[in-house]
Amino acid sequence: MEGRIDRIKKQLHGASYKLTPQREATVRVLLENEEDHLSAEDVYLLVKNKAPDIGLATVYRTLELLTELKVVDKINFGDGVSRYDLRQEGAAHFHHHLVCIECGAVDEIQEDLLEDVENVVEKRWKFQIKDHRLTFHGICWRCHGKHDENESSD
Amino acid sequence: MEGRIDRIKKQLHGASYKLTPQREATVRVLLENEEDHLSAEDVYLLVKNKAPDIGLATVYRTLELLTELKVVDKINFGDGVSRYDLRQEGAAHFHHHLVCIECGAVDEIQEDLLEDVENVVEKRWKFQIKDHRLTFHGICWRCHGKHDENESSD
DNA sequence: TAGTAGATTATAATCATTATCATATCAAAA
DNA sequence: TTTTGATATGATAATGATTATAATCTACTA
Repeated sequence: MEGRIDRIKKQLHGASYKLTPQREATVRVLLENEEDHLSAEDVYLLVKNKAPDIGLATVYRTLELLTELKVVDKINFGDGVSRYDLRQEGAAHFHHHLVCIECGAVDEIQEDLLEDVENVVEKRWKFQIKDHRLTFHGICWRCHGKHDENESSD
Repeated sequence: MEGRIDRIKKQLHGASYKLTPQREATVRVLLENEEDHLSAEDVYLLVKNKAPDIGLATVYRTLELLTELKVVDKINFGDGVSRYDLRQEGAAHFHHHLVCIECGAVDEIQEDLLEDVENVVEKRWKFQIKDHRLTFHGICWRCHGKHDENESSD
């Protein structure tokens, strides 16, 4: 993890920004919750444990900065909030998501899978692809069996 | 167009809703601007021409209703607003989008292109896909040549 | 014609995000 | 060590999209 923070620090320096204590605390929260898809509010609450005096605005600013540097990706699943997802180091493209419409779980797909599709799109639509967002909505493996056993869960 | 409205009317009735004048005016605006990706506010302003007394809340409710009936799809390109996109009649899946990061244009891809990818995802992740969202960010054909001719446009 | 359920309108409330501004930090210069 | 200047921060106000509320309206039906 320290190595990863070091590299992010270098990225910041490269763009003439500093890794302030608040920014470092924010980055650490993101690294420690890499599996999750945290909203700005979520991040804020978690960072407060490390740096109780941090302000919400600083968290927003830091997340925006990290988005700009492509350290994180800002995503939106259609609930009213933006979520921030750490980009895999060295990943050329953004990863995909599986959103379960039953339980709300969000799983990630790190594989690209879109190479062929992108080739078609680039040629046929003359569109130079820089990034992509792919989300599948459906029923996850955890919910498949549930219907009989446990119909009314909440 | 009338046929299309008739079919939407039947869909509403099927779910015990009525096609009120306000709802019809809203649907007509969507049909007349099928190419665009209107926000609720955009729709509201356009509907006002047909039905000057309509309220913004009604437009929101109608768009929500149409989303529920899968007549439109609610999409989000990362600017702060939801946009509403008429679904192609008979389309099994939602179409894809090309968002140009230079000029902001949004083009649509009606072809599915994802069949193979979806088969892989369904099998490998045991995820039963109900719908998908795919957006490419990049540079559209209109902007490709512009760089030399017209560097400082705004 | 009165009753009833659903729709609509205007407006207030909510909630995420952004802007503002005074203060704080920190490195470099004097 | 003090000063300076640029950047970052924190508290809070402002903004803007969306949703909730409450009173009114509109078809229908008895």
